[in-house]
Amino acid sequence: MASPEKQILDAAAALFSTRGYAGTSTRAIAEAAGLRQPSLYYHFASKEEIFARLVGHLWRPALSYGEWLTSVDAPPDALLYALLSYDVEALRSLPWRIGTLYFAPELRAPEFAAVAEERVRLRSIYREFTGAGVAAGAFLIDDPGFASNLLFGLTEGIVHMSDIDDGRSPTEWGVEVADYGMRLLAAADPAAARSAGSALRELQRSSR
Amino acid sequence: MASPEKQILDAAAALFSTRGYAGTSTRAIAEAAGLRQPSLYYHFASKEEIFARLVGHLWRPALSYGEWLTSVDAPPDALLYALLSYDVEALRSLPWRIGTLYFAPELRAPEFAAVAEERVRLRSIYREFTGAGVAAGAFLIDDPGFASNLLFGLTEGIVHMSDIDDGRSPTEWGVEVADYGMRLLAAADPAAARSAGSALRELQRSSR
DNA sequence: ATTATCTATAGATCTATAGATAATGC
DNA sequence: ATTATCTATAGATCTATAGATAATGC
Repeated sequence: MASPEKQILDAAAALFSTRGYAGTSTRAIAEAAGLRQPSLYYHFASKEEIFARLVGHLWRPALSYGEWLTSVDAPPDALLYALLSYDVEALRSLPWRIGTLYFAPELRAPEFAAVAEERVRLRSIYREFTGAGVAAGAFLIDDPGFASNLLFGLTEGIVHMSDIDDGRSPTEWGVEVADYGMRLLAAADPAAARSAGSALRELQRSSR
Repeated sequence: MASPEKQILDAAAALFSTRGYAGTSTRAIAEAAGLRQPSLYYHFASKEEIFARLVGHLWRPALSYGEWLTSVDAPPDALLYALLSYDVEALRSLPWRIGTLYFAPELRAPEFAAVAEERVRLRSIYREFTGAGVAAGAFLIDDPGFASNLLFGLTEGIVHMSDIDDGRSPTEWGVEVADYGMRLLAAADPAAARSAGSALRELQRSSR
């Protein structure tokens, strides 16, 4: 039997991601968690705190990984491949349809400025790797800013495909989307990006 | 001076797309439109009717264009190029950040099944053109289903870039994104897709 | 008479707090 | 004594309706 906190967060994740934050009442959360509405407040100070627990670190894993990559000495196409595949794998691994909360209007409120800031930092790492790849001749496009926005949008769009279950594992989704990402950027040597990028993923896995 | 209906819809579009449907009160809409809350009900039967007016035909223009394209005799890469560029141009032309309502949880409610259905039909046209292109050797990828989902996600993701104003016009966005789409699909002859696709756009423009 | 607004308010929520109650652990 | 729940409810919304009022057009 899961702890009440866990059951509440689980119920809230399911409800927030299908009905939205404002469209979900604390009563609905409580009942889905098997409690009466006021009992929530023994575990959480407010409805917003429940939301914050769910979305407060949405971008954290990908951002941490991206920041680690910036310190790694490897070709930019490999770095971008690793980041893309990690990010997509993480998105496909989220419970419920929690990823759709990435786009909840409440996330743009000042209270969640720190979360939005992490998203911006992650996007800037996409931008950095794309720019470095273009400079190094690894990506044969001419507008790294525009292209990295598209790539970032492609990645975030994955959360809207949580209804698609084609049998691929999250890891396979990561590799597949990263391959398409290399095409989008007109990678000069996609096979090299893939093998070096996958090696980077393994490197970090074993160094933990 | 705009009509009250127009002012209400304008205010609602701005509010719904920044705060969400459930997060926007009829009072807030009315005050932004320069009326008292109950006066809304002289013009609209309910809050939901206001929402329906805004989102009821979100996918209609792109779907109509896509359906027209299916009857046109042209290479599949050109058809897909035309659809992509049209769709992106339309998204970049939406007022406010109204495109973010594409992802409003309320749109998944049974009342809006018809709207969701139009989205599914549009996605299936993307799928059809992608599959035909692969069969014809115009796209050098091997999983048209997966690729067309990514492509569709890329297009819809454009609505989350409405804060980006790089000086490009909606038409330029359309062309640019369609070019990247051809890369994503590993188009065998992107220049041909572009010129034939752009010609298709012109064809329809003049035939109206 | 019709049109378009207004004030007042009904009735249904919603979040959060107060304080009672039962079970557990010293 | 502490922990974790409950019932009851305060107080603030929210949507929608009732019915008054002023302006416009026959």
